[in-house]
Amino acid sequence: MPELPEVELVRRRIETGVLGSRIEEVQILDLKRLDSVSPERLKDELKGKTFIKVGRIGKQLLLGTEAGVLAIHLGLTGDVVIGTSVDRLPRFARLIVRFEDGRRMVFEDMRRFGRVGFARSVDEIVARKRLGPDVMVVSSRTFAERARRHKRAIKSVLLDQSVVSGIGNLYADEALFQAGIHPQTLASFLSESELRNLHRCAKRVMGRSLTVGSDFDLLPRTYLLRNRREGEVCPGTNGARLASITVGGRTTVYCPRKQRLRRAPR
DNA sequence: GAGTATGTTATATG
DNA sequence: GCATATAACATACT
Repeated sequence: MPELPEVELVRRRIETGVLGSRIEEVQILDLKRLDSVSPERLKDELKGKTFIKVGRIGKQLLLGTEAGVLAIHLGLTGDVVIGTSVDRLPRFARLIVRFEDGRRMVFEDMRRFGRVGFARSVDEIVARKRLGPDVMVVSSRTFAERARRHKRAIKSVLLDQSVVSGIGNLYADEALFQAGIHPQTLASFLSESELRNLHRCAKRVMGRSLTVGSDFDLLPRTYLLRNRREGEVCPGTNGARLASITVGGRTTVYCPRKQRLRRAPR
């Protein structure tokens, strides 16, 4: 499910679903999802409170109450669904927040990579997670300045949430594809304008995904995401075949013709 | 059974 | 400190 656009869609769902409802009870079905908060404290902190603001930085969901912030990270397979007590509980429900008006917010997570934490403030979460600025909010200038400091493959830098937060494996590939940059190019080899352009591509891709509800089939045919598999025909016009390599431990699909590797700084 | 998966983090190594 | 590689977490699906 979740990279920035998917998390943003969840954020909006939560915002329209539970903003302003008083919390009656919190049920923790999987203790290991909790991150630096005890079950007792989490329940105490939330009971009787109201979510008054639902924010997001990168892939981190931030549900603010009068007294603190519930931080939800969806991991690889997490989701948050809003319903009522008559609905069937999702199969992989890990945490349930019941509201006084009968509504219910359920954090579900099949593979259990997600995490739920609590802090007094958003700043505390940012510091604890070492979260860089959100990719949709940060300026291209700042993005370029932060990225260029690293002497690592640009793809690894894009995935490093402390540099800039929100980009995941799929959108990293798409942004690099659109920008025509080989994923293994060292970030420090890229020029300021190349990095700015890369940032624009990343933002455009994610914005576009948001407008189609993250349904990849509704993305333009020119997008790599439509057919992100080794051996597929490049969705550009060059007829090349897509290649697959590993960068920073992650599967990386790119077009060898459009994204050439450069071995010296520009 | 083998291989793969949208994420993060700890650990070891250079 | 920086960068890389690897494993670990856990489970479904092809």
